[in-house]
Amino acid sequence: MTITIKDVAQRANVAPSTVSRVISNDPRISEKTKVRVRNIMQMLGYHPNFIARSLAKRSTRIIGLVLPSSSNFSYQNLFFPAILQGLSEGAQENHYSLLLSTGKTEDEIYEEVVKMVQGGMVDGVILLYSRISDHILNYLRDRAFPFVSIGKPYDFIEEITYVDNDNILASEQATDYLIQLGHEKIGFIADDINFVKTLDRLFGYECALKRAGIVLSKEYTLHEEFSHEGGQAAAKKLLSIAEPPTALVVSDDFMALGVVHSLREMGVRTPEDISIVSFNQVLFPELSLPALSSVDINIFDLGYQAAKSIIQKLQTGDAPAGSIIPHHFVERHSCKSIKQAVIALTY
Amino acid sequence: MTITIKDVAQRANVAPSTVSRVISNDPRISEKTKVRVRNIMQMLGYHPNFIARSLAKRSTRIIGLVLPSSSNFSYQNLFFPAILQGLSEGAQENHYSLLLSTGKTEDEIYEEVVKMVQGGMVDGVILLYSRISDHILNYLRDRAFPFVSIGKPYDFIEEITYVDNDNILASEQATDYLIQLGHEKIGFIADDINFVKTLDRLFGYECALKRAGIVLSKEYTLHEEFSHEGGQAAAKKLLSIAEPPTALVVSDDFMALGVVHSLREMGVRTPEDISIVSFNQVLFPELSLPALSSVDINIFDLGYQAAKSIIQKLQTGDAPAGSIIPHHFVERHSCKSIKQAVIALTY
DNA sequence: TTGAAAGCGCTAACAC
DNA sequence: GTGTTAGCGCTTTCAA
Repeated sequence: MTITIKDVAQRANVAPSTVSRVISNDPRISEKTKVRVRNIMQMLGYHPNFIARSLAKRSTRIIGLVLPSSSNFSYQNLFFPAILQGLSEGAQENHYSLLLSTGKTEDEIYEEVVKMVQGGMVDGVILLYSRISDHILNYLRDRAFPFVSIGKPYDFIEEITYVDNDNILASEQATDYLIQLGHEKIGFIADDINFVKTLDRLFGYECALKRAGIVLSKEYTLHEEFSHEGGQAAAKKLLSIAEPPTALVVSDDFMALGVVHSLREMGVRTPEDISIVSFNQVLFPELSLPALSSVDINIFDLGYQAAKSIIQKLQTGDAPAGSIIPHHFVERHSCKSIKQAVIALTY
Repeated sequence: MTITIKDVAQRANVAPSTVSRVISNDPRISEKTKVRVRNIMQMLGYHPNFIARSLAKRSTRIIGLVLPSSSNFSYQNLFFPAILQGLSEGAQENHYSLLLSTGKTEDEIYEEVVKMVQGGMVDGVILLYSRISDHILNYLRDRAFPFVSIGKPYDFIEEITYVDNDNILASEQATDYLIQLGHEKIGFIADDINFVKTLDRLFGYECALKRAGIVLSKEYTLHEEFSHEGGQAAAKKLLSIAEPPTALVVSDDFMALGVVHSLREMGVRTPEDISIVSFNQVLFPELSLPALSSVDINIFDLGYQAAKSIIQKLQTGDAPAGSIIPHHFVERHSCKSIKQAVIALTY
């Protein structure tokens, strides 16, 4: 029924192995037979069977993508399509395919990964997140299975290949920016503290404050869901504080918008009453009113580099070290100086 | 090295075929041996090899996802993550996996699909779009390869399984809504006319106008990219018309926002000067100012049902007919009546 | 209820 | 340069 390598071999009067060699363009085969065999493949409409090849080579050229459980990783966020585009492009350039994890809960996803890996479905795995003591990461590490983490790992940072921004620095810069504008009561809003990204940004925020001699206040640090709703919740909590902050560092644009909208309803204006800087830069500026000053973390590049790194690992066997994707601060209109004089900024 | 079915068989003093039957829970195997074999599998840490099984069964339990070339299918749109979530959930429930197409151009994607299909990598395919005389759809149809189209097909509608909204009706209702508000100069903005979805919405729009005795104007129909930028471009063109419309039907929320923002810059306010209804309802209402009145097309359900349909097809062999996912109009604040009296609406 | 053996379609020693 | 042959790990007749 389906045309196999044998059919081609027969018609070309060669051995199946010769056809196989033609497929992989083995230099030991003469040009003459290559041409002849290729013509016959064309004639017969032959297409190599991936599964058979994968079984024989013990390699599928498929990369498994592991998304965090959907409760954490909001599909309502543009981060996801952006990183996927980067991953796609990196994979496509090297003729790799992407297999998605589909599980909702952490347990479901873990089971899937085990199946993918032990079942030989994927040659490598990309984790689209990084969190403290992650079950799946540990599993992959224990088996020495090739994987790359998008986000700096919490443990074993020396031996795990990862792709990330310098979130500490980025957060420090964002906070410094607010400090330079004269703010001292600065809040920090992010999602789950178990994500390394969140920890790093919190640390950068704290460093900047300490350096400026500002005393940290526990009340000013909030953790909510990574979404518009999370931002709204945070805003409400903020206003219940005795001395609310005059500025905020928010870990995502969508969250920041939630904050802005919620505060607005309660009569607090941005940037007149409160200044906000955020992360990700996934929104076109017109989408938010005011346009958010935000750290562009180059999400596409994060995905692209992750694909490149895992492929390099698979092909050369060596483990590329951590890649740091540059970020840059984009100044728009969500912050206001509360100093008397206008100051020159270095960002 | 890796534990195979043979290792298990040996330890359990049974034939490999018996182990295979235990894996697939064949009723002919006695409970006693099943338990024994399962214990040994556990002990040895055995996991079935997917590739080998796929080769023997000529089925992978993988569904290929075909995205339209990225130029058309903006990754900058929340449509994508939403539909993927639906697809994931539908696939997961039946233990199917999803393989993504990664190509950028139509040719790249076509090549990928051929590889997936002829290479035996996927059991079925889901097209995440539907357009006129699509190369890939024709290929799949010619080979009688199982696939489902998200979006009503243009040709062979009787024989192709698809999942879609009733876009004609939805668009008709949206347009009627504007007509009832007293508008007569109503424009229509959508993306590529080669998408069936666009054609349907255009048709619904035209029907509503005709029924109301309003003469169609070519100038009022614009086709731009499916994104915020596309909306901005459309807005500019609209204002160059001698008699600009007082209301618009826009095929996507993000495009609609582009229109709103661009018009605002030019001094045209929504809804005071122009009324807008859009499609998709992917934005939380606060995100746009004003909140857009929009048709919620239940993107998640579209994906979920598509997964269910292709799986049904694969498992039972029969071809489920087209599934229509219900839509509903969500009234917010982007439209204004231009009649003297306020009228009662039926939506 | 179980086993033996022949494949699924391809690759990769090892020969010649 | 090319052919022979033995797998890759599993399923599935056919026999017993």
